[in-house]
Amino acid sequence: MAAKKKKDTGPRPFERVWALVLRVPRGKVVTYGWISQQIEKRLTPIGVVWAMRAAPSDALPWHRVVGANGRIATERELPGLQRKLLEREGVAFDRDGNVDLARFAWTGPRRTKRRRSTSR
DNA sequence: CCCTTGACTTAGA
DNA sequence: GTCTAAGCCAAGG
Repeated sequence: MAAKKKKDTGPRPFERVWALVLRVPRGKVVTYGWISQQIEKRLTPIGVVWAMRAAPSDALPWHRVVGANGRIATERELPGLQRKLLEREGVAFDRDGNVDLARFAWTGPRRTKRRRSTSR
């Protein structure tokens, strides 16, 4: 068979972003800039934004995606909602209402950033 | 095909 | 520390 069909539905940038977000473990968060860096196409942060907007929020943990500095991006559209969802997963916030990326930023599926447990 | 939008990011004043 | 401007990519009208 020969797949003479070349117009196959290649992996669209959007799906790539969604797949990445889906891989984010519960209790962790990622930033738009981080995602854009993971995309081989080097999709710009703004491109990631588009992906999220077009993404099925009901089937995608969009709430695990935050802006730089751990700030809630959807605060303009869904004020308070994202924070609530994250807190429900055990994510802590700063006094400014930002996520503590130092502890909840997901570095990747493989890189297990071992956070020392000397303190805790 | 051209123009506008968009939940961002970074840098400069 | 806060504000403004530019960059960048993709999809929709």
